[in-house]
Amino acid sequence: MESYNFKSIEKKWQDKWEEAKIFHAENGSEKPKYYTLIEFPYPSGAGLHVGHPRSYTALDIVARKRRMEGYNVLYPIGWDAFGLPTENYAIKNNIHPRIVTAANIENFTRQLKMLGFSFDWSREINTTDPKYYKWTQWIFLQLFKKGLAYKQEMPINWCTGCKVGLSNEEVVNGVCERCGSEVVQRRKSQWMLKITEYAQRLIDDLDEVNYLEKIKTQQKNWIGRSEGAEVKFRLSTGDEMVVYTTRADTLFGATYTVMSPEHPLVEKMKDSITNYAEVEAYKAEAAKKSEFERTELAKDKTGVKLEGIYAVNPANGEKLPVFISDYVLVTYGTGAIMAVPAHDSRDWDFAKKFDLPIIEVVAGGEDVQKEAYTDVYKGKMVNSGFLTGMTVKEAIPAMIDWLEKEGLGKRKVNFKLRDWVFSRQRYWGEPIPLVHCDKCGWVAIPESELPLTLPEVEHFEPGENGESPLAKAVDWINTTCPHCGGPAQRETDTMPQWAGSSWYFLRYMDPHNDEALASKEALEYWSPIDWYNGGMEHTTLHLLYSRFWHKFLYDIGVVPTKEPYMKRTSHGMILGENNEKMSKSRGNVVNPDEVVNEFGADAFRTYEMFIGAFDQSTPWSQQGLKGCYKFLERVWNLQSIVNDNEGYSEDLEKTMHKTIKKVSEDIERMKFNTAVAAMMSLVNEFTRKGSVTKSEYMTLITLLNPVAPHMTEELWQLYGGSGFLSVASWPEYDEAKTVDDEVEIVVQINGKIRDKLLVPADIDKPGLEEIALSSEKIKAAADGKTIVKVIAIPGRLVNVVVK
RNA sequence: GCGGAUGUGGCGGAACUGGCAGACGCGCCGGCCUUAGGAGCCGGUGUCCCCGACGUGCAGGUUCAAGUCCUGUCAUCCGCACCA
Repeated sequence: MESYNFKSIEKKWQDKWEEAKIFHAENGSEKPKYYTLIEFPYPSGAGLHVGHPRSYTALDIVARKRRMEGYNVLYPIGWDAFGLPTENYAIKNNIHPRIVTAANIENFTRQLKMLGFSFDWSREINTTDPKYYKWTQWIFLQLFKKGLAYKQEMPINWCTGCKVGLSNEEVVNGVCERCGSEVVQRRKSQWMLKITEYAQRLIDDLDEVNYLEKIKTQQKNWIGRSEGAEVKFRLSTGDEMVVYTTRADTLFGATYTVMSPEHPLVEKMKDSITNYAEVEAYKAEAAKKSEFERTELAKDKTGVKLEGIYAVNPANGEKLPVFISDYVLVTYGTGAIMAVPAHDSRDWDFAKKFDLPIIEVVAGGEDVQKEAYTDVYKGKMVNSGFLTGMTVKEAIPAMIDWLEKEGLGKRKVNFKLRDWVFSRQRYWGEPIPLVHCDKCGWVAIPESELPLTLPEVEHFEPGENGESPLAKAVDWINTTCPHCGGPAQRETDTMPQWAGSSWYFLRYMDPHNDEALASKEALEYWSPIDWYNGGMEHTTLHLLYSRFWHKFLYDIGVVPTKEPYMKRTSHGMILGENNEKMSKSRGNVVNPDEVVNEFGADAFRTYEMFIGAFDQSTPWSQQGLKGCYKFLERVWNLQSIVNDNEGYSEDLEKTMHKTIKKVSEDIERMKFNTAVAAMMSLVNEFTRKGSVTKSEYMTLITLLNPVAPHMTEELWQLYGGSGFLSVASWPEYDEAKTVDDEVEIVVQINGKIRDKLLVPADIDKPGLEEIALSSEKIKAAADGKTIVKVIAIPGRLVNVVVK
């Protein structure tokens, strides 16, 4: 027997698989289809780190198991290659991002191939390839034509030093990450996509998919549906301020009102506001903060009272002061609120700081002067006119009915979800395929002109006034209006990285199609994705954006299903050995190249799965990796005790069936760590026994194949298996042979274990009770006490309660 | 602040619908083998006052029985819309 030489084995089988094309998915095959998807990587300059392969290995195992179960499996790979880091690298080194991207992709490809994933490389896609982004642009044009894309002034982060727009990530503690200058909010006209039009459907259709419950919850909370009311407050200026509230029941408890600093009424009423200078100063301060800072720092409430103005509470005619404060966001609701400090903790904080009255209108809590009482399930209305005596649940609709009758307000459903800011003033993204004509406005370019390719430019940094680098391509910009033929200018903003990743899974179905994003037949055959795994950090934005695009494509008859993904799971992060997030700056990054060089891809894959609970984050351990290598070596060395016998030996038969069941089920439940543990236990059994039949060994090899495909493929060949193990049949088990004839049960007295007994597995309750009570140890322990009760659970335990 | 999650030996973790806490692996301890060992094999390993008792972040509660259910609390991690 030769010793385990992963280096030669792994290369050999990777070449053979590629040559035989055994992982190529076939469109329209007779076999049942199965589509497994992982989030395609962003090919960064740093290369793959050990976190990426966690998801890839997991779904590779699922894909490989499905193939062995007879499915036509699509497990594709591609590159989400537009984006900031590449662009910033390009700016710094004045090298075209296309060149950087190509080099990064080459490195990623080498690394992924080295790990033996069963991707169908013939379907590789790249979001920066014009043949690909032709269709990203095409989808945008359809959205535009349906009125789902529109232009609006939106705040952007503006670096006062570099004079460019920054992403949120580039803003650290309110200053520019690169130059340290102050960052302010500046308004800029941006393309927006109306995802809010799909808000309700994005919630409702979650009922039809099999996502992890926490993922559904995240999606729902992000969309943030709330039912409430818009209430009109008359102001002393004669203007009308509309507030949004989910607690209409507390209207009698409103003691002040607050508008966001950007609310248009503030500006409009400036002549009536006697302290307008102070108001303007506050507005300027608020403009510096991002929305995140405004809400995060809301612990310490700030604000300015609008002097000379008051609002009238429509319920009781009380005159209420009006404030502006940055804890009220112009983007949510109506940008104005009524404040009920007794029953809202943010309002309570604000009221305490500005010494405003706190009036209790829901009884049942502690003293509202000391703490806000926010429970909506208990408590009765007090001090509330016609609502007094009702429960909160009764009072909410009663108040809204009254407001509607009086013409003072109306029911309103609100969503936290906001429309999608779709413009970037950047080079490395898909050009937005629109032109602006002075006569016709924004006009779509003809579809026949797609793809609209990125123009060549000398430098990639944004312009002085924050315009896109594309603005420098003068020849490219100036064009004619497709509508009237007059002079027109192209849009110079590009699309965000989210665009290409919002539909990539469709392109895999038919990646070389020039006529459509994918053929009808391919879409019909492969849709929907059966299993999609990715990081928890993508469960709000990417998941929502791609579901939105998919629903739109469904509406215009392009895709056959309402939802793209039938099942969505997520994995935890792999941390550095020091239990911190892996990063260059922390110096705790583990490079898969080194791991594979020293221990091989199979050991790496096995450890990636054995490292811990798949859905939780867990630290890397070089020692743990070694343990997995040793396990594979033990499997290899079992060859010395394999005999020629066919079939399972009598004493191992149950163990074999149990292990097949355990491994099969654990893979489906994403319990990869316990699946590996079960195989380790089986190897321990084999070693203990000292001899293994060929069938037993072949079963182990087959079960292990999805995890450690190279080594097991080699062993399969050595023991005369036919064809590739990777497409052989998955082992079957007999349920009847997974249950023991005798089981050990525990006998407790008052919950404390006093004896363990071996009993027939099918014994009934009375029988079990009898055996337990006749045990000498139990008799002795219960001696002199009265048996109050006996609980017998067949197959588990007997608990004798004594006094 | 808002939303989602997590907390079990020295470490990673296991424990199906409440039913033997600590599977499997690492580390550690002891032994065997070896010219040698950061190799291999065998055995042991939650804690303690070791007959027995105590143990799943902390404090209560429900139950014959709680890591698992309930109430409260503390700590940590992820996301927060221009990173992907």
